[in-house]
Amino acid sequence: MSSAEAGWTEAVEPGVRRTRQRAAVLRTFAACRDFVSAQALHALLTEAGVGVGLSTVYRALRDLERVGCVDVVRDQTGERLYRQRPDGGHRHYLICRCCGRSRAVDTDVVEEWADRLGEQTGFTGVEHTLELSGVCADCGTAAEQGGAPCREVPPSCRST
Amino acid sequence: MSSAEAGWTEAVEPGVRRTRQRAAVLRTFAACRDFVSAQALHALLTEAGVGVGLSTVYRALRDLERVGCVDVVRDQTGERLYRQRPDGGHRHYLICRCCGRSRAVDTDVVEEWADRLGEQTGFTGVEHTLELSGVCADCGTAAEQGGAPCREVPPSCRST
DNA sequence: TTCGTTGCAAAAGGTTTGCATACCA
DNA sequence: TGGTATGCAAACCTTTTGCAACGAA
Repeated sequence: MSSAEAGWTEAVEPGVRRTRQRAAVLRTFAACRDFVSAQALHALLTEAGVGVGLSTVYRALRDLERVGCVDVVRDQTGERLYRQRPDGGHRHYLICRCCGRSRAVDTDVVEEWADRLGEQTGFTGVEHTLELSGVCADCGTAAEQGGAPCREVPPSCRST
Repeated sequence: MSSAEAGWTEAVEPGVRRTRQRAAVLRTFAACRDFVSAQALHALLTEAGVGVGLSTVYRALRDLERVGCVDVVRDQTGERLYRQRPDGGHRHYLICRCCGRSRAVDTDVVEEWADRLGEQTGFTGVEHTLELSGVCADCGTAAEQGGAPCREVPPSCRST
């Protein structure tokens, strides 16, 4: 069971109901191991022949976010991208500007630094958002060779 | 001369014209030493009796951003906030979630870490966005005393 | 006179919400 | 049966754009 599903079935308040739509959203989201937007997730579901409304997708993602099962970033256009969070707390990702693939990076240095920040500044409840982007090795190589390296959707999401 | 004005008058391509509206936007923005949204800046201008269109404000801020004279962050709602950049390259800020005031923080540790990230991952052109928020000492104290600490607009912006 | 700039209104794009309907428990 | 979830459409917000009029150089 993925952490997304675990979060949904366990950490959720009483009174929630299991429906065909939520299950489909969760399944598709779980199969998508990289960042996806709500719009893209909805497109994937539609493509797969699952009739789910866009607002339902938004609502499901919002609920997951509340439970703390997803990491959220904003892309350059301000669109929110969701990714299921690996067990063990929040992570930061290095996202390829070209193909959209992401990889979690070790941010212990930054975490420790951020923790100390409160003491130094007198601020309480310090939170941080860190977004990293670059061009991955594959895309960099492809670009050098004059190819068309950019994909719209991360590969991990296309096979749902 | 503030860095914002310097950027505008010096670093700008030939062919740009000085107009009453741009001057007003720049002056008000320069007087605002903290993050402001385009909407808020427009409101300040209107309040001050300067008739400037909203699109003009957006265009002016976009130009400043191009020239590299401003730091931009997104607030929780996704709205873009602009702040004139102190001389010496990009900075990161710790913003009070309560009153909106921000202070630049020393991020050398993070900068160095981010620089090394490229080598470790094979990514090129690594860029980072770091947003920090917390509750400042003033607001924390006010909250303890049961006051109403939260202001809509940072103090530095209210006196324009 | 030239052509960059302005301002209005409309468009665009993502996200949220209202409300009647569907359906889980 | 009661009440939550859904889905559609409309509302919302911020930001961008089209275009005619304006005005700096």
